[in-house]
Amino acid sequence: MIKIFTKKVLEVVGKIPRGKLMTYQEVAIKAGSPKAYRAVGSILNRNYHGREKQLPFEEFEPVPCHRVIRSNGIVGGYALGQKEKEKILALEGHTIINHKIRL
DNA sequence: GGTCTGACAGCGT
DNA sequence: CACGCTGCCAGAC
Repeated sequence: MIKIFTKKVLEVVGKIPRGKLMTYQEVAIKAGSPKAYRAVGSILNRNYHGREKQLPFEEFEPVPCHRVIRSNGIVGGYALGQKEKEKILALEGHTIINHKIRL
């Protein structure tokens, strides 16, 4: 049973255009619960666990979780590893310094 | 069905 | 300025 919040989260994250980033908090806000940023991470994490791993993000990425970062600019975590996340973000055209996104 | 955990954020010390 | 504690929501065990 998928809750509306979960659906919203996936939808919002899925709508993040390439090259753009969004914080967990922003996603939570757009999903309807500003304080549920914690649940957002949980949802994305579990969501990824259920699918095939190590897939090329360009081919497969129904929900681009890698475009969701922390509110303080730090990349944050990733189901496939922080390193992988940074790599992908770099491919999206972002500059990462010490696990942080350069604004 | 109750309890614990987590890819976080904010405030206090 | 750096570290630690608490709050909050949805999922997994």
